Amino acid sequence: MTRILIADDHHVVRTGLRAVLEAQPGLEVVGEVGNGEEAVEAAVRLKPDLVILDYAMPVHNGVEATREIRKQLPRTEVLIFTLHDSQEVIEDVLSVGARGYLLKSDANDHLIAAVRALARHEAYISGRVSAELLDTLLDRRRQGKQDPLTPRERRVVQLIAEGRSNRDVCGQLGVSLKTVETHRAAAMRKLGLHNTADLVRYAIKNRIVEV
Amino acid sequence: MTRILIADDHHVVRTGLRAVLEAQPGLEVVGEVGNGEEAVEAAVRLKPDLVILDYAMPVHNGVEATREIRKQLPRTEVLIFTLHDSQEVIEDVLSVGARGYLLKSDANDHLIAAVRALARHEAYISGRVSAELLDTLLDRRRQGKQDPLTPRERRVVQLIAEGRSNRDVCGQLGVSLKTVETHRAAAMRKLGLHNTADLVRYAIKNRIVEV
DNA sequence: CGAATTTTCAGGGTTTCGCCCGATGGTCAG
DNA sequence: CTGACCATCGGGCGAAACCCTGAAAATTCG
Repeated sequence: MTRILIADDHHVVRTGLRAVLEAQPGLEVVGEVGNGEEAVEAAVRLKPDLVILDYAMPVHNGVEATREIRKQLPRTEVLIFTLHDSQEVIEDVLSVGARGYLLKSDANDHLIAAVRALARHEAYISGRVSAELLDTLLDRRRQGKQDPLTPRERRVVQLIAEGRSNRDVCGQLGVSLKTVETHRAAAMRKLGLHNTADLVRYAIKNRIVEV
Repeated sequence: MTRILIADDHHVVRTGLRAVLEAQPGLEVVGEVGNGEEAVEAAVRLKPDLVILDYAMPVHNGVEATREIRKQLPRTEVLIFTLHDSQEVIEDVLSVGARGYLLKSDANDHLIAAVRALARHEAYISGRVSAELLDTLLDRRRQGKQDPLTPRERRVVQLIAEGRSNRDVCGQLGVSLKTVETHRAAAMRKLGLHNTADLVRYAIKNRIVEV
């Protein structure tokens, strides 16, 4: 029996996932949550075999939740469930320990296959990137050359681009105002940007936030 | 018995909607389609009482599908089901004949209420806009229809979103700094925005600037 | 382990933003 | 003519953004 935790901020999506999964023998949905923070908490408590995580969630996003879950529960697999087909997103989530990546538009055909693969601890990638390229991607990421922002900087940029002030962000992330300023300044220096407007355009261009 | 047609490009969402709706007495899902063109075709064929349309669909989007369905089937109500809470989207879809607007994040609490209201041919709006403002919105659209910014304000917003500071803009336009600040403030007040990041996202969303 | 990177935080400064208040002309419709 | 918008400008003020320097934990990785 494969025990599954579902994390998605839209109730209707959770209902749909649950309906599809529970129609399958050997699969059991043990919990449903609506954001990344709850996902981590529920995962630790329920110790599921598999967590299905929406990439774009409030409070904690999919990447942060993945990192935390994989850290605390190495035997629990993570399947990222997302709207957008982006190579950067794939590299992002794979690098923090997810082994599954499923587009919402592919859910119909590939959800069960993805879940079965993850249950066997095999990678499953839908979208533009095939599983064959997985190692290449990860190799390239290890060597360097990827996007210049550290995860923390990227997270700060995301929140800024969503319209939060530095003060909001420091509350959200639980760090001091000075730390947020440092990350923001580091990101802008690396990217050669000098104001909020440029930073927001960068974030949109690189799909760190939606428009 | 209220007969319902579901149109959403994500199978999992359709499944979730169907599960929620069919748990209710008096509601029947008579069809599921995955894009706007199929929605029009299926609506004409099935003549449902209500069509639930995803706003963002391939082939035909929600607005086009709504226009066509309302034209061919005046007694069929349309409920727009969308991810984003945007006043412009609301005005858009209401102006082509939809009488329901439901955020996906509100689906859990309000889906049934929305469907029941539409079945009685009453408007139902979730999100930032209350039903009380509905007439005002539609009135304003009938009269003027265009975006709320004056040409000068729009020009200032464009330059800001391109990354210029107020000081840069005043040099560019040959007016005083105070004038630029006034236009910027007026634009933000009209749009209900409170910082640069929100202004830039607005400008991109409304194609005032490119990303 | 040890080096490199990341993350955290601070002081102290200038500039810009965001938001009040007010005002003067110009244009255009009723 | 008389409001209505619109574009132009100003004073003032607190908050936020921006920029520099420095530095100590924590993490990662060879």
